[in-house]
Amino acid sequence: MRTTRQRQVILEELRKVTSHPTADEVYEMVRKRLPHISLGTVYRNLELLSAAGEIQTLGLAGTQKRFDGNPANHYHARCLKCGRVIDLDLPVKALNGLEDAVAETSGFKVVGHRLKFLGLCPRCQKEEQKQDR
Amino acid sequence: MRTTRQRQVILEELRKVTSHPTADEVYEMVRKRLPHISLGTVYRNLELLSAAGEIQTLGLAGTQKRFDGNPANHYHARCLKCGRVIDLDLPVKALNGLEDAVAETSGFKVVGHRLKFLGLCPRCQKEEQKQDR
DNA sequence: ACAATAATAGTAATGATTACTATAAAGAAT
DNA sequence: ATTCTTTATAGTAATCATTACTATTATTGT
Repeated sequence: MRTTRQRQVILEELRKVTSHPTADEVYEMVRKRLPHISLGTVYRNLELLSAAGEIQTLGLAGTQKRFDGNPANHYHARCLKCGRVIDLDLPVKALNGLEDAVAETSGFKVVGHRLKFLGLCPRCQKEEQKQDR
Repeated sequence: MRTTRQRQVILEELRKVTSHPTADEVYEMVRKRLPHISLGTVYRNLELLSAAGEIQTLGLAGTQKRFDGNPANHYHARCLKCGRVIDLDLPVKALNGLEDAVAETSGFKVVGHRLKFLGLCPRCQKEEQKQDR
């Protein structure tokens, strides 16, 4: 994988934020620095960077994928209403033990795991209350 | 939500299998019993059944969503190579305690969680070995 | 049985993602 | 540093899963 300006900037911008942007949101972020970059380049690099373990692809919900500049294992909470995804600060250790158990019982060669919590974010909880009145 | 023949059959067929089919796979399954059903009906009902808690929608990976006829909380393993998803028989209890912790630290009103393991299924492990020779 | 209304089949439209191709840039070899 | 080989890019077209639309049909409460 060669080091191109486009790839560098995509990775830099993604590492700057914790907002788990979609591909077109990354495109907008990057376009401020590289106005001529094409959307296809963004998609291709997000895929390559993900395959290389530099970022994470979140196959969460909705129609669009989201991308996470933090490749380390960490967990997420997704709001069922607005789709927003936030990072959680939970110890990963507890789950690592389970990987071995899964490998044994399933025959899978386990390379990692993903854990997410679903619910309503604080903002959307307030919206719900308004509607109840 | 009315009880229509189409909705019944979709739910029945989905409950029969543990293969986590995609929408078009469900369509093919159901079409054997209801040859005139339309794909749009399948999509709409999968969404409604999921919203009603009768089935689960798995926003795993790849381009297509997968559906699980088992609405109870249970965990999955997905093969990174062939995309196959299998059910795991793991105790859910260990994770339930974490939901409260997440709610406290994040402010989310947590309603559930999803845990999946990633790796290579037994079949694809064999394929890898063939290629190594 | 009738009326009100939700659901369906069939089709068209949408929208995220991928594929294609000529040109440009990166890294290796000279 | 210059040339060469190959990968990556921009711009555009194509794909494909999903959603929206509409006239007709089926369900359910009265």
